Amino acid sequence: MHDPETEPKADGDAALIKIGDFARRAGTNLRTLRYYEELGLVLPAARSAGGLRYYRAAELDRMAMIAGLQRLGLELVQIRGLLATREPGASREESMARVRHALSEQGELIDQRLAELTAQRRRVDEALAKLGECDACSHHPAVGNNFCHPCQLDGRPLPADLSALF
Amino acid sequence: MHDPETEPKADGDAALIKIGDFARRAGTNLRTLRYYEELGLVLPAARSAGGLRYYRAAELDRMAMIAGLQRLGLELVQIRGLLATREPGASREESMARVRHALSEQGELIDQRLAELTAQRRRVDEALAKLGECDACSHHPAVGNNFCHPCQLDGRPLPADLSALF
DNA sequence: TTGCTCCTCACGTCACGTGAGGTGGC
DNA sequence: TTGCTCCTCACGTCACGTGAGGTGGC
Repeated sequence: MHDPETEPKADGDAALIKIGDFARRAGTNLRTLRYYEELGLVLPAARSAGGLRYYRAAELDRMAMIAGLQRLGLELVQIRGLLATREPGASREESMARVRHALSEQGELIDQRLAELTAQRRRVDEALAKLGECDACSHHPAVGNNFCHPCQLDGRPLPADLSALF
Repeated sequence: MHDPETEPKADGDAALIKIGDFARRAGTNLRTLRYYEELGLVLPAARSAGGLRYYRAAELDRMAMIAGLQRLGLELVQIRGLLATREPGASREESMARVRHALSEQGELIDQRLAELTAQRRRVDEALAKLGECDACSHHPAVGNNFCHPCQLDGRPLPADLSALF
């Protein structure tokens, strides 16, 4: 019935792991974890008498969420706000609502970024297609011919992105 | 025949603009432009006798490309490499090949990021769906019940992302 | 001359990177 | 005891932010 992986230890916590192991499993390093502790973003569950940090393995999910939100452009202090621990006096309903709010906010951020990236991807493809047409031409886009704007071949200009590369 | 917008000035350049105008149109600020100049990433086409920077409007495309590559996680020095000005002795074919290479590299970066974000979006949706099921339950996910892992309602655990929010 | 923009230092910040020098614990 | 991991300062870095104090140009 009991999974040894989640076997509680001492005061009901799941197994605690040291900072090096935690860092490796979170795909980060010691400095980052100490900085997150300084910010109050990810705290070790305990410290040994000698000062060693001991982390809950469950906090690895928190680390993954932080990394995801960071890639979306959020600052660590903002992330700390989104992942705020439950308010002391909050009801179950309030807590659930806060979590739901944080998740839908993250969903919206992802959607925005997806839209940006999709447009960017399309522009790159258009630029590559236009570059293919240039194979049939002998001009070299440069400042001198205003980056082939307009194109001597079909009158249509090079995409703006392309002129940035010359 | 001549478009006044692209009318050459003095030595064949299109109209030059001052740093403030350039910054506003590029969606950035003076400090960033001076820093890019220091790195050799974006150079003013000319300087006035008094020291004022004058930029080519065409460089706005370069600014847009830099911003796009930066959001993809590239450092400014890497971006400088991708956007390297043509080598002095390069043939038309070599230049074109370099541009094509830079663009396809950017395309691959975008595709990678799109895949990451799509997976992230799916996980957020799954978490929200699971949170909906929690409405029929009275438990509060917390350390005490190991973040409802396993869930008392259907045996399936909360998604990992969710436990990070408690 | 006034107002606005621009200039060059130069120090601050965010999220860490990178040693220096010392200690913990199997 | 040895080896590896961990500890706390503390300074460095990247990409700017933010004044201070002064000048350009319509």
